[in-house]
Amino acid sequence: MVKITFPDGAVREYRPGITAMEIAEGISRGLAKKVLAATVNGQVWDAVRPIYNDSTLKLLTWEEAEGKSTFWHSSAHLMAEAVESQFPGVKFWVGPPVENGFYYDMDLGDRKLSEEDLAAIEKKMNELAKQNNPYVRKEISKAEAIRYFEDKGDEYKLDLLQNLEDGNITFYTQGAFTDLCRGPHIPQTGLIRAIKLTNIAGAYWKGDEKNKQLTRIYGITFPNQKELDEYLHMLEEAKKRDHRKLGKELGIFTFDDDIGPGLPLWMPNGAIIIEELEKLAKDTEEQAGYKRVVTPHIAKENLYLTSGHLPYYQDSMYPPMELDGVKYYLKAMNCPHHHKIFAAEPRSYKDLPYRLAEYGTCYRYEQSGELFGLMRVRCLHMNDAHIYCTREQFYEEFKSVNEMYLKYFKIFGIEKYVMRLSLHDPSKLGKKYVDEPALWKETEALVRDVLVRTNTPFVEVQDEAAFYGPKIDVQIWSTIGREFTLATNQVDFAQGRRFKLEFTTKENTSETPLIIHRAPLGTHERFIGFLLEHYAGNFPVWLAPLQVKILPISDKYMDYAQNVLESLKKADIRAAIDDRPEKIGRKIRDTEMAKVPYMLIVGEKEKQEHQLSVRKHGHGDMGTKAVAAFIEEVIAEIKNRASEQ
RNA sequence: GCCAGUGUAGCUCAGUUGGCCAGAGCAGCUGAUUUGUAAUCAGCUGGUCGGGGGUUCGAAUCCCUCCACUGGCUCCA
Repeated sequence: MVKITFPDGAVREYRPGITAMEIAEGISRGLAKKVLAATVNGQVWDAVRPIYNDSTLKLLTWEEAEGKSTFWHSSAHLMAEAVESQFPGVKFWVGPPVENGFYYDMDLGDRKLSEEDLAAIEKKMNELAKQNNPYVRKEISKAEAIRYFEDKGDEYKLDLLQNLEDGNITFYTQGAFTDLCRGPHIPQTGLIRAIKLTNIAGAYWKGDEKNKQLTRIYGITFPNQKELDEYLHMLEEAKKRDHRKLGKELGIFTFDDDIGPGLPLWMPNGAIIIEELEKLAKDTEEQAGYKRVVTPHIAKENLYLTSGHLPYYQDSMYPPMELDGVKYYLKAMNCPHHHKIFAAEPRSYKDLPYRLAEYGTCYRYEQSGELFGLMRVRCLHMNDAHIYCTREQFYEEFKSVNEMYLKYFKIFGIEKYVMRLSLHDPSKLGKKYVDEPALWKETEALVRDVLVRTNTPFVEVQDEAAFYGPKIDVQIWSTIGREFTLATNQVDFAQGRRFKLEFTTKENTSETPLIIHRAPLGTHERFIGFLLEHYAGNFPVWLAPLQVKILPISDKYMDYAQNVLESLKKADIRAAIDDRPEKIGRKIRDTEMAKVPYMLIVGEKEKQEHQLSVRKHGHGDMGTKAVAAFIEEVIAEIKNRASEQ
């Protein structure tokens, strides 16, 4: 007998060779219908694959993330079967599940896919699903596997096989389609009841743009139509809070063909938000001992040769303009300029940590296909600063930068983010990364140490560091699911030496400082793009371009409305009067849609009693208040930068 | 940059087997209405149908090309 341990700790005995599906059937018929796969000793396992050893078992259904990914992985195989039946001779690369669905990369030769092809494939998938074919697992020798794909003339699968160990190779077959695959898969195709192929894209083989571009089809599937409908509805809802849509509706920013791609024009409402963010940054940085500087938008080529940016970064910079035989570049980063300020005067250890801050304007020639609303642009304003410090000071400095992030995130109510410890890839030393193995090791340990000692949750990722050192990136997601680095905190052990930056130590020797590059509020462009989606356009009062709108019941109360407006303006509250000859219902509706935080309705009653009828955006009628009391409350809300709407 | 798609008024969208002066709603403007918690009524204005070239008696509609945008790939704050 084999002992099976369940997640709740219960242990039961079964005959050897029992399957997860049989165990589920023993528990309940309903459960068995829902089982997609299992984990056996922590390893994902087909529901119909026999178990011969004592094991811990967890049944996976649609409710579990691993259940979903198994379902989508099997869906990718189903799609491949449909594609192969439509386009014989197609060669497949890989077809994994992703966060929302799955894709399969394939080489279709010279054939191009159209939307109609997609519809036809989807139709075929539905037919094949109805056949309810089982996914059959087969262990196979490497030699046999190679022979199979040689016969098929499939160089892609042969490439995959190269890296696999003999004795560890499995094929899965459903219907007429057999694929090299480690599995697991759902029991049969009939479980896939709702199918939507979402788009066709090109994808470079092995993710390298030097390689051939394969055709990638994305899709998503569900165990029933209702869930698919819900998913599509959710996508529609997400589009409504897309910053590109909200930004236009709220008059935050715009683009113009004559200005250029990726070059946003900030409209008056957007400029107010920028002002508020800069006020926050300036207050915070002043208190934290930063000094503000201002630097030019261009610099000579030589600066970037010294910094070392040019070889790593040139493709992302606007091409230079040449004046009197000297090349000038638009700056893509502020650090070299700041280093020159550090170098302008002799520095003592007493000056350190020396912190220079600037909302620097940078220009980056991002590839045309990369531009994305405000989130990825070619002109950006960075909440930049550079901290020059000793090794002994590094821990405290880096830690206080991290604390600054968390303080900001609290103000904005940002909760869904991931701190990513971005490390170098040793195999790319001297190419993508400065060739200083020992310094990499040392600084990576320093950064990890800060995260560990401050109990900050984080993930470690290889090959994401800056060329000059490791960093912590704060990753967020746009409403349509794209991932971005919102903020970054970086160590730089390379540029100090390149610029020959030095300070005099207590012992009267010279030493090169460590440098921290940091941008807790990222760039105005990405940060405001993110905030638009984060708040769905409903900015807290302190950020709202228009904070209060006064709505007179009729023209008769314009005098009183003017009076109230004067009081609000004296209190530095951004306010305006809706002076259109419209009915009050109309004024309320329009102001609600403009997402103005407060509405003040004034008519006969309010005028007589020197009161206001207060309406809060999204909350409705809040009752009446004295003018002075309302002003006092709003000022407090603004001053606290209250995030709660 | 590469793959696929989209481009009609400020916004949302009609209009294609090529054929009456290219339409609607909202927004805007003008006038009337003076209004109590999410749309008052009427009239008017507004489009080189993304740009350029071609096919045709005739092009928003078909072809070529460029541009911009969208979804991916690669790259990044």
